Amino acid sequence: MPELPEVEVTRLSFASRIAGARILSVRMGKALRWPLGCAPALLVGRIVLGVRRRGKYLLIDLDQGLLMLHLGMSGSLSFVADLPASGKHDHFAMLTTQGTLTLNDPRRFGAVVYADAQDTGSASTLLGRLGVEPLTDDFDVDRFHAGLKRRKAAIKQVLLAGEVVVGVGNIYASEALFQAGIRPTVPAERLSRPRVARLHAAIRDILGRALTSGGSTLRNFSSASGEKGHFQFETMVYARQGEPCRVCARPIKLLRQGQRSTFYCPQCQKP
DNA sequence: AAAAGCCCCTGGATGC
DNA sequence: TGCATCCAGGGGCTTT
Repeated sequence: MPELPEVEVTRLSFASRIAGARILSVRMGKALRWPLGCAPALLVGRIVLGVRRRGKYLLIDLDQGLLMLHLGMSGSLSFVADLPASGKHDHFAMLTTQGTLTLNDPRRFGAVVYADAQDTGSASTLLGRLGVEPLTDDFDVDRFHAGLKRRKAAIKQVLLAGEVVVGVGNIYASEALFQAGIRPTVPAERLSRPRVARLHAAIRDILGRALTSGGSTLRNFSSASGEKGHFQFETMVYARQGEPCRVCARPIKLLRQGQRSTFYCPQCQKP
């Protein structure tokens, strides 16, 4: 579910409200992707300093150590002041002096992992291979071009892998490639610099607009304050196979790349 | 080293 | 109404 815009929307919806809170209790439900990495009781009494984002991970900084959260495919957070009843798929809940943070995740591909401050292990394992943040100045055309030059795989899959640039998932990869006029199957190394520049601009534009729209809500995504996204109504190609391209009216095509669906316009996107 | 496949899990939509 | 099949915003791990 959540790509960079959804994760960032989530962060913005509770970061300031939880900052400064003291953890009162932690409740675990069914197993997520990985074990928490410490006894839940160890977190009690710690203070939440703030919430950062790295790629699709949320990093909750504590006065001692940090929690790394991932929403997987179906996860969403809520942060409410009153004590919420536990729902069927609430697999992590953290009661604090300022509210309760709950991870609801039906498919349980998500994760909550504790890392000690000096623990270079789990943090670097999870975050170590991540590419550049697309909405920062570090993401420039030169660096992007250099990164793509080293990849022979299809550009769509290079984007999804997140080792060159992070945060671009299945929806926004298709959308950005459409906006840049690039066929998803083009080997990354073969993209000319002007095309890379167009893709660079398209990624920033799409992610920025999705952020402004509160992300995309396909099934049940909502921010930690319960707001649904509405970017799904603005997609040019995603989930529109067989429907007319909004630019040229040719039917949008669907193909599978690495067990994921890719959507593109055969007319507007050149090989 | 990089690329391609496999798998984790639940639920909703679709087809018979 | 029931059951079988396929598909879904991700990504780590194993195999080529």
